Amino acid sequence: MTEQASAWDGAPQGEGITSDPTPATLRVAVLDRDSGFLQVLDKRLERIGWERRVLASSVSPQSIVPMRLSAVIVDLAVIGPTCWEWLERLCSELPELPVVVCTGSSTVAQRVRGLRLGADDWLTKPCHPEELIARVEAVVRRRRRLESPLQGLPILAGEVEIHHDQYQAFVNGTSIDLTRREFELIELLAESGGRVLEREFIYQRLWGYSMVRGDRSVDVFVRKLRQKLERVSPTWRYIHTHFGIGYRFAAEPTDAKAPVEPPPVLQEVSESSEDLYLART
Amino acid sequence: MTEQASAWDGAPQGEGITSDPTPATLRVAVLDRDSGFLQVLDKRLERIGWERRVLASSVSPQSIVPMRLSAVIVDLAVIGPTCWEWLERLCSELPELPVVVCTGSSTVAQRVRGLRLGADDWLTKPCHPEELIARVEAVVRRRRRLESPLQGLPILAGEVEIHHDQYQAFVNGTSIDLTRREFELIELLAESGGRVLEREFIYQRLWGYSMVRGDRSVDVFVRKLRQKLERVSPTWRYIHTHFGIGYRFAAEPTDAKAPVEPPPVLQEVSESSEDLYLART
DNA sequence: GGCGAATGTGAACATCCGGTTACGTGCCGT
DNA sequence: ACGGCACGTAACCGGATGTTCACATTCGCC
Repeated sequence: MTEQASAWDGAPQGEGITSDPTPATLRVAVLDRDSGFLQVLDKRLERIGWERRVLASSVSPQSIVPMRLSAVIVDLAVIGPTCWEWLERLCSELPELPVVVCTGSSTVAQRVRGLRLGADDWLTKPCHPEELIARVEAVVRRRRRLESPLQGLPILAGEVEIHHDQYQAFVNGTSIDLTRREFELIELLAESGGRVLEREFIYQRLWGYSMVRGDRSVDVFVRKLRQKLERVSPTWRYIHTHFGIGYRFAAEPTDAKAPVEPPPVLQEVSESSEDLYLART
Repeated sequence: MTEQASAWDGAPQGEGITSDPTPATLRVAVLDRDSGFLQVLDKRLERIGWERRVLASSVSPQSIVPMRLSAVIVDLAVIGPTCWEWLERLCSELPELPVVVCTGSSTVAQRVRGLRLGADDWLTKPCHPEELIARVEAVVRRRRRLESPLQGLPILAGEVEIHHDQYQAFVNGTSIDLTRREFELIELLAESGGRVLEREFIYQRLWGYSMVRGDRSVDVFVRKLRQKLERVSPTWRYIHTHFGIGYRFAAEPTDAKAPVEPPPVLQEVSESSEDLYLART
């Protein structure tokens, strides 16, 4: 068998960079007590930028919900004799949550049992953290692919609701009739929560390539957007021009009352009042 | 470590019968040459009633599509030196297809590579067929669960009832006479409750592989569907085009009265009026 | 206040995209 | 073998969309 390994081990496994590199950073929790294991794993996870936390053996499935985890890694041995019921409860109450068991030596029967109870994978210690990570990714990937179309909740700003899953924005429940590009633009701006985005940046995100000098596409689309927004929400201003730089999205009443554009602090305009009007529910 | 096994091995593992015992029979294909392995596995699969078949090492991803498999089990060693490219192609062209690698001894690096390329699980021979089956189930389960949280109950929208178990939709109790693909399409759209589905997404779900540029199949089937729907339910519109993006399913009276796109329903937002027209019983 | 550059505006123009129809192929039951 | 049906492909067309341009307006800076 060993000779096979070399036989089919083609190119150097430099990297399996592939189609779907798990996109965003994941958030995983580990239920374990082996400090060495935890430490090594933590280091690896930090390297690749995943958020991580350690769970106590007493966690209940419900208390895990608010953590909004991408996956949990659990050593059943830590749970003790009730681990099977615990696992079953976890998997049935949180069917969406990927569960990877990573435990010391186990029998086939135990592994089969765990998998049947709802675990997504089962790895035996000692194991290489890299493999553990790859398996977590594999499980999450399979889930993401189907779940993705929902995405997050709508973005709210002023009177506008931006619904990613509809590729459309609404005011009072009526569609603004944005075209694809228009929608991508407003979404990009709104997502950036009050930051100023340079034209070049916007262009690259929406068109995918570098803007050629003299291209006014972004401006034109900003205009179209403003026009449509004004038609349905005339008492608010949403897209603000920053001369020589780009655009910023922030819902502001046209009240005209507060002309108090705070000192044109660019970049991290975090604390400014206008943030009050841009919030994600 | 071994002592742990007994420590946390609570009740007799008589059975992990649980919430979601993989429902229907699965259809799996095995790509292997080890006759002993194949024989044992085949026997087990027959016992549990799965459909099964053996693949030659030369199968191309495309030729796998029509088999409508639930999963494939593959021994990479059989493929030879090109196994990595083969695996990558398989996983990228058939992103929906669960792939479990079951191969002789392998290194961590190889396993990681395989998983990253898109494999869903990786098992090392010799392995117990029971564990292999449990892992296939785990992978398929993760997919199923998200695929159709509905199962069973018909979907209601406007005058239409979509019965999953009949592969057919009805209006006033009479069948619309949808073909297989047509049904799969309306079901997919309706399941997605008001979300806009991109063509590529639809294509991948129904055809199982990536759409080649210029393919109009989705459009043509949408037309056929609309035609049949209109014939039996002329006062409603069901499939809405989102230019440059895809299609959205939502029953709306052609009344023409309310030009206002009702508030986009999604997830929580329950109060909207559209819910009246698209409801799952 | 004046000047040049940056941006707003509107419309003409070029493309892309989807709707629709027709046709070819493969499968299945008669 | 024949005929019908389901499916996929190709082609045409009109409209939606994106791009470009010319000109008006505003901004920043002397």
